Amino acid sequence: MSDDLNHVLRARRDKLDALAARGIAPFAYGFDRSHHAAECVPLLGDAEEGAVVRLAGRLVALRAHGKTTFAHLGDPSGRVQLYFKKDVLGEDGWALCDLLDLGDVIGVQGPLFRTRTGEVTVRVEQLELLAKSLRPLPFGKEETVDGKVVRHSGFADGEQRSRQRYADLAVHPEVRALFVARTRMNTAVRGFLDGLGYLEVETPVLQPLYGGAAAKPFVTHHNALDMPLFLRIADELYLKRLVVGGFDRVYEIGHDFRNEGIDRTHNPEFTMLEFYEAYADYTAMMARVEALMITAATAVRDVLSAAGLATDAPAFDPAVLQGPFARMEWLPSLSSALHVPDVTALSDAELRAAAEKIGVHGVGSLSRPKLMDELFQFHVESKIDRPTFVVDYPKELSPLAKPKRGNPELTERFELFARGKEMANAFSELNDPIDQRQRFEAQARLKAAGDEEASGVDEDYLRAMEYGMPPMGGVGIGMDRLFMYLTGTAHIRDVILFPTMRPE
RNA sequence: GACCCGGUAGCUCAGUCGGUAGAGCAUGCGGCUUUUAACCGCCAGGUCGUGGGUUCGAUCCCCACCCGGGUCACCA
Repeated sequence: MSDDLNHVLRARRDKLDALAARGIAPFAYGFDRSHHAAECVPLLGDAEEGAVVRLAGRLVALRAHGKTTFAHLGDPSGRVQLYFKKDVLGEDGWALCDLLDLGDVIGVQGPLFRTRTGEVTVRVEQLELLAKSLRPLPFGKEETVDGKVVRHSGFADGEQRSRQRYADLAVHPEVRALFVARTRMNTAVRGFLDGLGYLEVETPVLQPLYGGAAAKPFVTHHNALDMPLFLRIADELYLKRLVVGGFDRVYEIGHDFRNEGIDRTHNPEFTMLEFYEAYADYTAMMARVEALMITAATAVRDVLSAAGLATDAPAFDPAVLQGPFARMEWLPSLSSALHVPDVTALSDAELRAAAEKIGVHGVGSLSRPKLMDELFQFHVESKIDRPTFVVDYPKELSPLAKPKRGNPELTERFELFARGKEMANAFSELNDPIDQRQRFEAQARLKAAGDEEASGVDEDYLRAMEYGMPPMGGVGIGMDRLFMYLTGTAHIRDVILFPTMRPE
């Protein structure tokens, strides 16, 4: 295997030697471009011969014909055909052309013209090698059938595509477009929040206490302070401290870290958006979420449409995202799914039996709210397809949310579900430090009893709240999952440039 | 963690009902001055995931392990 690879690599190294013998530097310092590939077609227009252009990019197709060679040059804008002819290039230029490989980065200069088959092409008069490719990229062959690009024998191994994202991107323009769409989505969301007067901030990734969610943390150690530090599992508690400080509307987009399993919807580090707005309650935040979803979908659709990647994903169907989204109350929807008048009237034994029936383990050690949550996830959440707000969760499941007006056993909390997955989680944020301390202490008891995901008491956060925390609404949105939903992507690793993987 | 599927040439895959393997593309050489999955000819390239077992003989059968994918479980 390695022998053969060496054989392939050897051939490219030999070309380096041949280039050196001709005094050609294989790795350049720069190149002045006049245009991008996609500009060539409009630039030539209906003419047969056109202006001289200077383009740079990667050789993505190469067809040698003796004393002429056809190739395609790819750059971020697209691709354009190149025509090399010995007579035009001269002895030295042709010698270099002869040593080109698929994957080389080159710069060319020459006039545009139209070939016999009508394709807009650069007649290369000057050729510069900008970076010799010493390792073959796994290009597939492409043909166009009925206007659609069909790729043969390409780079298909999902694991290798994730590991070598640089190669995946280099040979798959549609993957580049997908990640451009992801960045545009973030940009659009920032614009949306900025436009509402939100301030983007940066809070600590390394935290002496972790909180704001239920998850196992990554633990590290600071040498100089000789103390443990945790990678954050959520931004929540720091952002709300800032609202105490007088920043009425704040948000952060950053990575959270959870030391749990990896599967198609979980990566140990993932991108979280959290935003907090003083004097708003959770109903106001629902409207924010609806508008944000439309903003994000529009940005994604614009990029993918321009790249010719129109799909049937939600981003392309405004009707799916047209608000207001459906509302569903937690307790009544669970009662309805279980075909009982009132789930809270069921005995502990009946709840445990129902949970056991759907395969929940260790039902004996779970509290009533936890049992109901299991039932809810199985019977309700997983069946929600169109975007739907589930509202008013039990208090025990929501230690940072305010009690619901009129029913203190519930909290003013909503989660947004779509296609069976959680997209957002939000509350009317608890701002009563006395109540918050009791909730923390209840969590601490769970933690002491062995619940690894329960939080402890965060005294500094309580101190901040005691200074007076304005009422506020807060929302957390998993950006990876939002983007997966909008693009119809099945695996989180396909929306993360460098997903966490076992070392090779 | 359980179960199912897979790991063969650089890439995409086929195959051997057990006798140490093939194709296309890519690479190398030769030919070709408007091609586009270019084409034509030739050459080379693999200890068939790892370790053990059965066997005269294993890439194929058995066991274990490693890696990947899927389903389920877990995951406020």
